Amino acid sequence: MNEYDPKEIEKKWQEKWEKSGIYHAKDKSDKPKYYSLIEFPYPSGDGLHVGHPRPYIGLDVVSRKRRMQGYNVLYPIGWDAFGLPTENYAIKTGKDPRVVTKENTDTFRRQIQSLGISFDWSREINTTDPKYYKWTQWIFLKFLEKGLAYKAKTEINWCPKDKIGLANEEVIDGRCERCGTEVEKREKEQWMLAITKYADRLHGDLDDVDYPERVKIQQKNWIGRSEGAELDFEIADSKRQVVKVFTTRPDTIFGATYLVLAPEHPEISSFKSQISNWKEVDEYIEKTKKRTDIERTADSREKTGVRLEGMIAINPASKEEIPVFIADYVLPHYGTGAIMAVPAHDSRDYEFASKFRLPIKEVVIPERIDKRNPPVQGKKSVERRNVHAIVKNPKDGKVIVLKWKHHPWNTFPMGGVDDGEDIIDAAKREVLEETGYKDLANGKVIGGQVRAEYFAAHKDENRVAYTSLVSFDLASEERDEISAEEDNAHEVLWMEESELTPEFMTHAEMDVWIDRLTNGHGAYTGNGVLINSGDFSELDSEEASKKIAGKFGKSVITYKLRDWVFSRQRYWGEPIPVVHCGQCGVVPVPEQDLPVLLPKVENYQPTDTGESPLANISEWVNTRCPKCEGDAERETDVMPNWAGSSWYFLRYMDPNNNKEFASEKNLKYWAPVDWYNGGMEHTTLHLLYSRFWNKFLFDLGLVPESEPYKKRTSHGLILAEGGEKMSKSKGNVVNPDKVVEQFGADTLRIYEMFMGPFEQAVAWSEDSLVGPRRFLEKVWRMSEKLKDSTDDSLILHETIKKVTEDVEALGFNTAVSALMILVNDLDKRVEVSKSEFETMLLLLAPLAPHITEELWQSLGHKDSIHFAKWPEYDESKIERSEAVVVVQVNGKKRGEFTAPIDIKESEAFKTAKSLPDVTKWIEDKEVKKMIYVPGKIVSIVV
RNA sequence: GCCCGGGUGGCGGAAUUGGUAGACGCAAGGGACUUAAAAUCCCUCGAGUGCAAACUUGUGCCGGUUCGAGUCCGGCCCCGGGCACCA
Repeated sequence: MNEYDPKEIEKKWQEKWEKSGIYHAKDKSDKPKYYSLIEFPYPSGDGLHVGHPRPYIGLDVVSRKRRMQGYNVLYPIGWDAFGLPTENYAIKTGKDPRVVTKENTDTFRRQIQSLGISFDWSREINTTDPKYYKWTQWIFLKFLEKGLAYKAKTEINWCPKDKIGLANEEVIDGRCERCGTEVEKREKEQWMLAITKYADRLHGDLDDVDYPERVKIQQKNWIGRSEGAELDFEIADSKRQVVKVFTTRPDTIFGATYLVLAPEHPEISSFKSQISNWKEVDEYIEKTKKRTDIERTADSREKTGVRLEGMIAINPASKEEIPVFIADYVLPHYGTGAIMAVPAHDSRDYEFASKFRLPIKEVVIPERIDKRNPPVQGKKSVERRNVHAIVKNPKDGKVIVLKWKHHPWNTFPMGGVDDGEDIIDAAKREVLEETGYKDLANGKVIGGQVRAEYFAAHKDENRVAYTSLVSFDLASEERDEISAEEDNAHEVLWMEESELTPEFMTHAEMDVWIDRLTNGHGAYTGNGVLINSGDFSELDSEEASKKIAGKFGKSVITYKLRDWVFSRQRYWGEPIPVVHCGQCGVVPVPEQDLPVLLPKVENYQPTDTGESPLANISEWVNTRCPKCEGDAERETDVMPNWAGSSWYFLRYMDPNNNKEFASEKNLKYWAPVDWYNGGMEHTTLHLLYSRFWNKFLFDLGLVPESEPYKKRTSHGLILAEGGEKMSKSKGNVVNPDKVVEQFGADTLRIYEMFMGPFEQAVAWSEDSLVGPRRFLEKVWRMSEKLKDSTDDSLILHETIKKVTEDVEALGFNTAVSALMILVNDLDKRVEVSKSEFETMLLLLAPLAPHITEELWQSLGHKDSIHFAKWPEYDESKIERSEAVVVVQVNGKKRGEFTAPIDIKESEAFKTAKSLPDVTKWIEDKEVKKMIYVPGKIVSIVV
């Protein structure tokens, strides 16, 4: 036999497969369908690098396995070819983007085809093909028709370098995702898509799909659903005008000591007449408008704002008159653009209130029930204000603890606070009475109160205590005599602060104290029990929230998600198919006139006014209104590059249809995508957008499934050798052509699957490529020592099981490992049974399609291995009759023995104890306990 | 700051209803074959002690639960990703 020469066989099979079209999916079949999908690439001018094929190979393995398991598989590919890099290249070189795109896709196609991926090339699509974007435009018109596409003057993120409006998703750390330039704000008329109308379903339906948990979490965070309430605050002297605020914590309403409106709040001007410092207010509003988002968040620690003098709101719950502010920490787009500020229970409001010296009113406090001294039933219950004093000696950092003599308690100096008494004075008094120390300095209340229930044994009563913590520094060690009674009750200890744990200290509040002492004690933002809240006092947060929301407003749900800015002032995108008519306004281009073709231009440079280069082509812009036949102008904005990718998975189902975007029949057959693999970076962009488009089309009855993708997985990036991202600028890109040339496509495929867990980023390693190559050579050579036999072995069945299961769970690396183990085992034999060898080839076929096809057909098979039946394992052959049982003494391995799998426990113990290596550890000791885990371990405790 | 991942030999990584840590591969060292080299095959390969049998130690750090912890619990540290004044 010849040497293994991948160059010769790989090309040969690739051509044969494509010529016979064996990977072309059938639109009609008796077989069950399976639709596997990878994210179609953007064909950049740099060509493919070794990171691109990782997901293609992964799902190729799955797709090939499915075909062998009897499925009619659709595994398509195409090009997401609209977009900025090509356009920027066109600007620089003056080359037509159509030509550039053609060149790039040709390169990508050639490269991908050299890897033997079983894509159905007959369904190849390209988003820049008018036959494709005709339908992208058509879907846009549907959005328009249903009122979900609308034009709005909005503040947009503007990239001054690319001269383009950016969606929120394209702004990374306040910078343009593509070029890194700081993003500015600009007002512009933009086409918008009302994705927020679908926010609830995009959020809720995630429960029904098989996505990785982290993807679901990320999407949910992005959508940012939160349940809360809109509460009405009346404005004094304003003819019953109200300001609506949004809050997730209606339970804190009694603590709302002021209101804050976003500077952009539309109603501010309607109060202009009653605001006495309007000039100052207006200046602040203007200043905010000019600030970019980065500026607004960069100095986010320092709160700014202006009081609206003369404007007074009424807290509907407490009836108190409270001031109103504008401040840029309140965002216009979220909730109602106005908040009730509760400084005691919101850290931002707390900061603002501290700076502007506004009242801080505590209305929710944590609650603890003392587990060690729980309230005793039947005893009387006394409610009181308590104070705990933490007295520190600055000299050594030690703190006073009282050790009680007649109870098992360790407490701080503590006691009740009399009505009207200052907390700090009360604490001082208690410290003096209980310890005699009288020279206390820097008295400070640490945070708010805690409600604690406990049994006070020394007074034989249950107590509900509202406790505050006060800290002091000991100014001098001067000390008075203490009463005999106090002296008899407890001992005074000085202890290290680190010793004051919740376990040691008796106070049920101790964990709260520790948290406040270590993490600061600004606002208490947790839930708890209400105080100072009129009829709602004593209720817990949850119940109070419902009741308060009902009484002073209504429950509402809000989202962080915002509508999608759908206009780009660019050239290389789908023209938005509408015209502007002086008579009729915005008029959609009639369906029969689609597609609106992208005209050729002289100059691809966007105009300085920020309009699309299309605006300069008057013969294209000037047109007739489809409605009134009068003069009209074409829309010159184009769609963002996520438009084409929002529905491409549907087009694959019927790629050549020129009557519909896809026929109902084909959609019904193929939808949904069974398995969609893509990058984590598309979680909040493409994945969300395409779910949105699909749901929209579903609502129109145009697609049969409300969720486009049944199952989603994500691949990890392939990094350069040093662990850095591969990029042209760093010069560390590895081109797959070189690898295929040197090692062959099968080796590249095996290596990419073997190099690490599929979902994790892994660094490329040139050295490691030889491992997979040696493995394939071993397989190749093995075909020379076959014997005609149908023997099979335990390890073969184990491998079938392992590979079958691992591929489903993305465990490609362990599947390859299992095959290597099998091949090593077979290789050691003098002769290999032909049937075992063939089974091994079948298991390897999805991973290394060329070499397996070559060997398979050289064994006399006429049909392709890739449609041969996937092997099944025999459970009975995997069951081992014997097991190696490990013996542990006190948890350490001391020996092992082989025994029948069903050995009795008593037998196992006997054998274990008789092993010489075990005996010596137990002979002079008493065996306290023996544990037998069947077939695995005997554990002896001495 | 918050939300997700992750931390295991020289390297990539195996190992989860808690049960022999380091599978498989790379690199390294030794040997066989060869005039020689490549290729191939065999052996060694976490650290430490020991002639050996064997023993000690070891999965980011500290503590806990358990006969037994990479795996579970509590408290940290570090790295990667996402969000970020979202009320």
